[in-house]
Amino acid sequence: MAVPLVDGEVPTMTDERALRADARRNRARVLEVAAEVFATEGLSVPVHEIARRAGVGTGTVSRHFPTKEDLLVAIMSNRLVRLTAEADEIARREDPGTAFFALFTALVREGASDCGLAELAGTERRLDALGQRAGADLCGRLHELLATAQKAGNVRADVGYADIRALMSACMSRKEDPLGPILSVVIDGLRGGASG
Amino acid sequence: MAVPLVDGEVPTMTDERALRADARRNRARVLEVAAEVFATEGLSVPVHEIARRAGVGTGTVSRHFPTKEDLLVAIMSNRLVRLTAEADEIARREDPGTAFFALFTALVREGASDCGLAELAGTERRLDALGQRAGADLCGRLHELLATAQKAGNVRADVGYADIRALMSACMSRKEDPLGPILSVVIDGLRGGASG
DNA sequence: CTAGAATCGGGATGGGCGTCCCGCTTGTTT
DNA sequence: AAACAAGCGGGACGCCCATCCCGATTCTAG
Repeated sequence: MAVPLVDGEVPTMTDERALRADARRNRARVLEVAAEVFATEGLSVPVHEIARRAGVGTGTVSRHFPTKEDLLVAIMSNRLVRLTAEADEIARREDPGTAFFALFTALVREGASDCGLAELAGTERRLDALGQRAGADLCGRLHELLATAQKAGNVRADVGYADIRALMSACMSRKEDPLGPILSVVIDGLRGGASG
Repeated sequence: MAVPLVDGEVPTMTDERALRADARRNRARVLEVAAEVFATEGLSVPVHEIARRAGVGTGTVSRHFPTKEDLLVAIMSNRLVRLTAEADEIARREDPGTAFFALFTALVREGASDCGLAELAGTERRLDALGQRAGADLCGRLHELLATAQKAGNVRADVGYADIRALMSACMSRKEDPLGPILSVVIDGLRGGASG
């Protein structure tokens, strides 16, 4: 078939086109199932199991996503891009003192509802190395907003980025029941005795 | 040999006696090396590797400690018993409002200097199921002191034990550099707007 | 010093997982 | 409808790890 490549058909996107109909369906189904499974049971679920639940063979999964890491990237990169955009909007809309807390809260809520994302957020290097761009960008936004909020005196000056990561991860791990208390504890603590 | 069992020789202790001299030496060396390795590199280090570093065969390790879990128990149970005693002393010495924070801080410092202990503290069920007694006892003390401190109004009433566990684990994960800031953030946050 | 039992070493075993491969099936094009 | 390439399934392979086992070695009692 060889794909004519006429006109504006640029193959930069991860080949959504030029796939047979059933292949595209399977790919989508795998993505859907994997997202669900990673979200509810974490990243340690075997690829085998994802294939089984998607009703396809393991070969089908590993052809579309040669590596488990590739599958993970495919699932997470969209979300990370979206979160980065959200971070930018927050930075624009909120005032410097509260933008950091708004992003922090948004990220925690996102992670609390997704086991896999929480694991990613907790492992440091993995998130950074993941979508090359997406993960690093989001981390960069958080880092910047932290610095800004600290300059504005709304976050204790002595906490570091690594402290933030650790606290964020802790909040994300409280999936069940009320997320409120721990979030509130951490945010209050981060404010310190600063002006309210 | 059959061990005469004369007099007051009660075999309740994990057979320290009745072991050949070299066996006792090896056992001690394995314990020592494993404690060091688990502390610096975490619990995922292969038993194989521990044997290698201790200069013994894997068989020697698995004879003294049939299971990796057994090895872990042997290392941790002493420490957990000690920490439980420390918890009791803290409860006796400090006033109800501050005892909880004293124990919390002590546990965090212990975990921050020991990768393996931090992992145990973070996994919930493992610590509880570990020394049956030791782990549960320590957790119980923390739980009680939390309740007491909350009744005294020194800890926000809306935080739960699971929140405490998550925050403790987060503090423990900040091994490097300054433990101070994050501990202070969390403790301040837990106090909430309560009376100082 | 010697016999015999306790202990040792590390290879063998079994299970789990990610990835690759190949004979078969299915979609697509003409 | 037929032919052919794209895609599929799931078994095969390789790796890592914990645990078990047994012939070789070392301690110790006498």
